[in-house]
Amino acid sequence: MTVRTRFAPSPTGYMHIGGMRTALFNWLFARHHGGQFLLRIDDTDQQRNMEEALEPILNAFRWLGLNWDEGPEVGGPYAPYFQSQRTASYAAALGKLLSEGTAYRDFEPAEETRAQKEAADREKRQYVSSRASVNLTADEVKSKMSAGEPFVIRFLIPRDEKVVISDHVRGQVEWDCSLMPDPVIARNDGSPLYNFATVVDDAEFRITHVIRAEEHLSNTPIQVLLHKALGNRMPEWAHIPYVAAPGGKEKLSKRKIAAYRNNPQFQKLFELGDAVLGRIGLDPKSDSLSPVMVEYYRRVGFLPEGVLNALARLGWSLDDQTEILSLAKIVESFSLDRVIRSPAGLDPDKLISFQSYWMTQLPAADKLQACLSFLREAKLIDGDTEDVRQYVARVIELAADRLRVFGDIFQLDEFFVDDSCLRYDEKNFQKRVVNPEAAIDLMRAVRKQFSECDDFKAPVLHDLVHAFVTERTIKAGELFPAIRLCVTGKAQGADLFCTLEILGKDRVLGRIDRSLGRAESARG
RNA sequence: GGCCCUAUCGUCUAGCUAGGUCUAGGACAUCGGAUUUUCAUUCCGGUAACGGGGGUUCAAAUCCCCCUAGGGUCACCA
Repeated sequence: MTVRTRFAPSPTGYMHIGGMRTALFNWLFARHHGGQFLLRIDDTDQQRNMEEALEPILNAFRWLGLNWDEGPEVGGPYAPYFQSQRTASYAAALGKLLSEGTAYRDFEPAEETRAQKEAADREKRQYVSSRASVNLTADEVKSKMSAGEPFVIRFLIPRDEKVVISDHVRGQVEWDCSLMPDPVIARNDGSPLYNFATVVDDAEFRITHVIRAEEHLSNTPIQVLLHKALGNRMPEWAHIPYVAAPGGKEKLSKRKIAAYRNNPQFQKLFELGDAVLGRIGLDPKSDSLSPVMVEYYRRVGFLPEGVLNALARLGWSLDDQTEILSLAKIVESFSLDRVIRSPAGLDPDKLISFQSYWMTQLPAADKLQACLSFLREAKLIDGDTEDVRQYVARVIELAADRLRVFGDIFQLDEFFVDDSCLRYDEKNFQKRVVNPEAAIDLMRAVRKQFSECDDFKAPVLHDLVHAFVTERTIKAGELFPAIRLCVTGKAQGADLFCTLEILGKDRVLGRIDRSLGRAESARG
């Protein structure tokens, strides 16, 4: 029997990074076993704009390269894959349960049910359903229905049973049914609720392994019972730990972003966004895009390889050594029994470290392509001429491993802004250009040498500046930072002479002039 | 609170199923040192963990029990 797994997102308008990890494990398990991975849209409770809410989720899968064999857009033998379009299946299953007496129409008013629950809580006893409606005769049910009395459909829990599952991650887990209230499986209008729709669909889609986050563990006994009542073939279960917030054990949640900003472990991720998102016209402080979402990583300039590697290593490991894994390698070696049982906090440091590694592995041409689109989006370049491409390629080469994510290209904005728009690190400009007595005269002398240099190349400039330093018997430390500050506005950066070469003589001279002007007026 | 789950360096984890070779391994982070005109990289080195208490055993991170702590879930959401 071929393995079939599924991921069943509800269309919420964004893809949660933890959900992505769950989806990844499903995808990996299916691919490892040569089976199928499908996407089902759990939209039983959605009134919102479907397309708008689904697209970001599909995009996340596409970006990471996790294809689905059946589901939205690709269809499949068990179509449709939207729960909102599968009402006939639910109606049929409902009819079966009702006629066999394993489900019943519950006419008890909601307030009454709630009151019973509260009373049970108060008296510290376990609440179970009153089942007042179970004893209604067929005629009574009929007359109540025709009188328009509201009801819900509940599944009749077999109270004398125990449910035992053998979970691929957790081993044997069991529940005592006598403690379980009868769950509502459908509303008045016949629309199904999660636990019921999931069971019907998992069976119809021939899902063999239900791999989902641990928070669903408590839903499992109900689903097992439902499968049994429906006469389904039981899927196997694997409850993987959820993804926790960095450094903690609490479930990563979109609603807690404000608090995460103050989480020191989370800081690095927010810093990336703060540095990058504003450049491409997105509000870095807006909660509509945060490190909880897959989209965030794409926009900041992560590589699918980096994110995938980090996600795969969250709660799963190959052995005691291997950290760097390509998707192909993960597919090859993935297994459920190497999934850890306790929740794993997202590890920003490690994520960035994986990302940096995969960035170094990326072919120059791909790096260029991506940086071009980031720069264009930030309006730091326009056009796509060969000149622009070559120029950007040189900057990327210079940046070398400073480029961890594509957004880091913005840290080298001195290569792209107009001389007049160059921004200065004021504190260091003061310290190295304005304050030192000799700095301005030194810079003037260097400027003169630069202007007389006909071969404005890094090695030439290197020799030139070193000769200058030796001749004047000054320390490199007196001059180098001043040159850098004057030309780039920054206190540190990539190789100084290559920087000068790429900028070119004209811009270098122009920027020195401008900087010297600033320095003089600062001295008063 | 009920039910359920979990517990190894700061973090992600290996080791636990078949107890000894674990004076507990790796990675990230961190701290030193070397390289570098700065930053980054790279290379060396260091600090750092079996939650507690009982058992079982010649021997326990590994098996059993209790405690403690953390977490998930308790919807006519998914």
